[in-house]
Amino acid sequence: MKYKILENPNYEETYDLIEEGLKKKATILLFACCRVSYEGRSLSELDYGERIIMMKPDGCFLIHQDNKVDPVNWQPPKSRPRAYIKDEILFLESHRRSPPERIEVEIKKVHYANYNLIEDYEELERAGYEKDMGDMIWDKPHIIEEGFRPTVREYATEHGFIDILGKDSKGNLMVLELKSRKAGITAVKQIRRYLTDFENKENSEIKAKNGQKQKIRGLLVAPSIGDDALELLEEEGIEFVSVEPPRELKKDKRVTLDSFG
Amino acid sequence: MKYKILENPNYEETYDLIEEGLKKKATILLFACCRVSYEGRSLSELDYGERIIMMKPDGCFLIHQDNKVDPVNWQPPKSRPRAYIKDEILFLESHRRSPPERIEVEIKKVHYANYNLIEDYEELERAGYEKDMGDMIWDKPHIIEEGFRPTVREYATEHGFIDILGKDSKGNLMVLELKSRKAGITAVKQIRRYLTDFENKENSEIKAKNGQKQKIRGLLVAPSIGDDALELLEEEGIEFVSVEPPRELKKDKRVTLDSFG
DNA sequence: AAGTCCATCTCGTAT
DNA sequence: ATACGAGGTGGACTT
Repeated sequence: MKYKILENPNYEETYDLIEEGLKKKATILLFACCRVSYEGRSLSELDYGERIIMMKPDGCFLIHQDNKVDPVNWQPPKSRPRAYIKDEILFLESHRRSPPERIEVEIKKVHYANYNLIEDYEELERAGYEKDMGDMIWDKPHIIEEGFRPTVREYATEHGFIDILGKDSKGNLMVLELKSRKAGITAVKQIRRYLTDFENKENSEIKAKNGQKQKIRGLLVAPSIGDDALELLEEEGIEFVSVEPPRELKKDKRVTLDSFG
Repeated sequence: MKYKILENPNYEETYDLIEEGLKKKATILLFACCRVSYEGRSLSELDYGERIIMMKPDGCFLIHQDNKVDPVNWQPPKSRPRAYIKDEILFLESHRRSPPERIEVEIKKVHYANYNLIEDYEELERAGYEKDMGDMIWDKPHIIEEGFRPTVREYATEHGFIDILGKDSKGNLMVLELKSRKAGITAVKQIRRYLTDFENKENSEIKAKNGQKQKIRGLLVAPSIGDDALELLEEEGIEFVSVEPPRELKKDKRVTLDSFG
């Protein structure tokens, strides 16, 4: 059977449904009055109230109240779920090691319970990431400025990776730090560290070669920048270029309706 | 009616259920084959597959796949939900302004739909709160320093409540501000305000009594303190005492099962 | 397994 | 409203 639904089941019926659902690696949903204890990275108690309990086949365990996006209590994937009856009361448990964490749910009244073998073979396709910005700038460097030539991506320095390294039309070195969202003060500091790393390197290597000091330009590339960050950036002589992350999906994927008859 | 459940409803029945659920400010659950588009802070597409859709009365909109703790698509509280039918196809929508964001769900097949008026008046009780710290210090004042004697909790001043008021072994007044997490600059300013309030009071009342100026010590009690806060604290002549919040729950709270008959 | 960094982070709190 | 920081952050990716 692909699914099962029970309305107002007693604790034994609910127990059987959960056991069956777990065995079949189904996704289990309960709407029940329950009490929740959590102990692990933190410690919490939640007294009796009606909540939605979700147990996914990957081991996730979620308890949702009637507000908020986040569950009030949860366990991550690969946790071990279990149901048991003690003194005619149904308990749910989800446990994991490393770090040791345990949720215990005391079920008082189940309004409905169901499990479903979910058929879902699709993954979310997203746009607007930092990587997408990098791809876009790599492909169309004129977005930054006319004559910009990117040379290296993810260039390693002592303090981390420079997103894009390149040269401007005059041959000056350009250090680009990309942010897919509004840039903060930390982004400016990050560039400052990169520039310092580079100046040190330059002093020991590049300068030795051609005997003259090469200009290095630091660029913060983001859709926008915070006021405080802008202030620091100007102090530091770093430039800001406003670039919107690419807001388009790359693939033209099509799935026919027929595949879900 | 407090709840409603439909198995294998058609798109019109589902539409009616959702409309009714939204009107009643209920929590709506669907298990359905659907396609999801999101546009807002980012951009995403999710092709046909079976998912669990949750609409909460606070405006949250969640779409869960059969793995992960986080929903694959969602909208935050205060978003505006809507259901509509177009060309005999049911669509769900959740929209918000600022930032502009929209989810659109095309429903292909509903396996079951239900709404529930959830009764849940409990909030999660976590360990490590300020109150727990206060209890602990009240019970074991030597945690602060040898000879400390707490006298009042939640002492009202013009600018708010002083967490703990007491005296040291020499009879000096002590003003304690508790933070269960890393203390910031605001905590220092807060103590500064309390001290000012107290000095004013003292000048008008206490000093008149015994005719001599009494020393007042301000103490910030927290597991740790930020660098900027530390700097200000030293300037202000306020002291810092490192205290970890108690990581244990007090079990004095009991709710009888009868309250959810 | 442990560390690092991004996120439609969410969520609380203070301004 | 916006800004800032914490989180049982989660989740992807690297070492």
